Amino acid sequence: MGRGKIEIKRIENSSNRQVTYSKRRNGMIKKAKEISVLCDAKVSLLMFASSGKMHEYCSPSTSLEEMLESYQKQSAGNNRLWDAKHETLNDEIIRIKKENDALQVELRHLKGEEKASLHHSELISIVDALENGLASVREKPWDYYRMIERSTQVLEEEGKRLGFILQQQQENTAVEEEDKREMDNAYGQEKLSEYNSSIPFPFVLQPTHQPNLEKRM
Amino acid sequence: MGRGKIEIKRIENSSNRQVTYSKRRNGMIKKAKEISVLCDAKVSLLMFASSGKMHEYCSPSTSLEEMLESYQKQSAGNNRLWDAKHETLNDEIIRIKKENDALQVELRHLKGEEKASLHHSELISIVDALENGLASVREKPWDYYRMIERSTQVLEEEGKRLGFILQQQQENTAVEEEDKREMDNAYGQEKLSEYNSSIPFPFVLQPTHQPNLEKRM
DNA sequence: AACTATTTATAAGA
DNA sequence: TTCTTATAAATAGTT
Repeated sequence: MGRGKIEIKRIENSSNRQVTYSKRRNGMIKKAKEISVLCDAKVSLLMFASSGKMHEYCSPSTSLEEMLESYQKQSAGNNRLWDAKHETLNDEIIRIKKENDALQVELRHLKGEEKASLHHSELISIVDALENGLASVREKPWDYYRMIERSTQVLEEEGKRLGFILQQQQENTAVEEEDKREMDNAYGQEKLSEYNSSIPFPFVLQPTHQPNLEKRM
Repeated sequence: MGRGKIEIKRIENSSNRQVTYSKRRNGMIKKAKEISVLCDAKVSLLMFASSGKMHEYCSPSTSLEEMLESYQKQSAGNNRLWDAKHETLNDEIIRIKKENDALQVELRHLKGEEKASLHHSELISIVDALENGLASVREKPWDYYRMIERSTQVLEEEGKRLGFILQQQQENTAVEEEDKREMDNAYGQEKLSEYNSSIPFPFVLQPTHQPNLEKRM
């Protein structure tokens, strides 16, 4: 109905589309008002333009809420619009909370907390993850040397510590049993010595020097 | 539009009213379909005849539920379509989702993904976190030797890689500029050599042997 | 449910 | 946007 006939398909020209939307929207709202009056009907009309802008009409004799109540009564019984929505939201919350908990646990494990609750196989996985993380972070070239520097320090300290532990263990073999209360202390020397007493020191680490690279980073 | 003009007021003759309702209802649903297609709009149309009989139309690209959600978002606040509990649940979901996103980001960083988005200072924090994690995990005595063994392997590989890179770099100093495309590859050799060309190999790692400790673990 | 004279909506242009 | 107007579309009253 206009100067020319149009096909019912999306109007590609954006401003034409908007003009048409505006005209036809007004037309529909007018029709809704008319049918409400003429036929004593209740009409709710909700429209969203592609821009997202909303327009609505509702017969004066009712309200959207009231119509939605009637709607869910008439919509094939089992379709409980509100209860269903409630349930959906509840399920979503439960799902997200579980996901959240899992993430928190994983984070705590990676950060080295909560070791007591871990099984041996889980520990191995975490060690893998941490090593992968370190390796991956090392790929940033400007941290490469820094990483090696720090790893060297860490390993060196471990070497010293292990040497110390082995020495201590050889001196104190006789009193091992008395120290069981301290088995889970920071370095775990006692537990270590319980089953590793015959293992030789496994490597020699010889850093030649630690160049100060800060000015290059 | 018809044989005669009509006033817009309730049609008193019941069967005329019903006929008009039926005709105009079909007209409105047709218009709703047309505007949906022509203007890429979303339309929901709910109608009740005075008899109570319901008819509805909803654009195929959406659903009544979805439109109602949009409705309550756009209806300037005071329009409480949803009850308080409903809104509370929705807020809860939004809150938990944000928390969740933050956790995921932190995890990805610790696992070494998404390095490109990190600043240098953030990287240092992550390196610290990872090292703390490793140190902490090492406190489990029964993984102590295994950790040292693996750390040794990792460091040894890095030493080899660095030696190789330095060798390559010395051989290929002249063609560095041609390789910029590969700057971000897995080991970052090219980028490394761009600014580290004069740094000496910082340490020598000499594992004496790698005892097989599996049977003891 | 059809038909059709008329009114109404609206496409295109200003 | 709004107005104009030729034309398409909807529909009131009729069959």
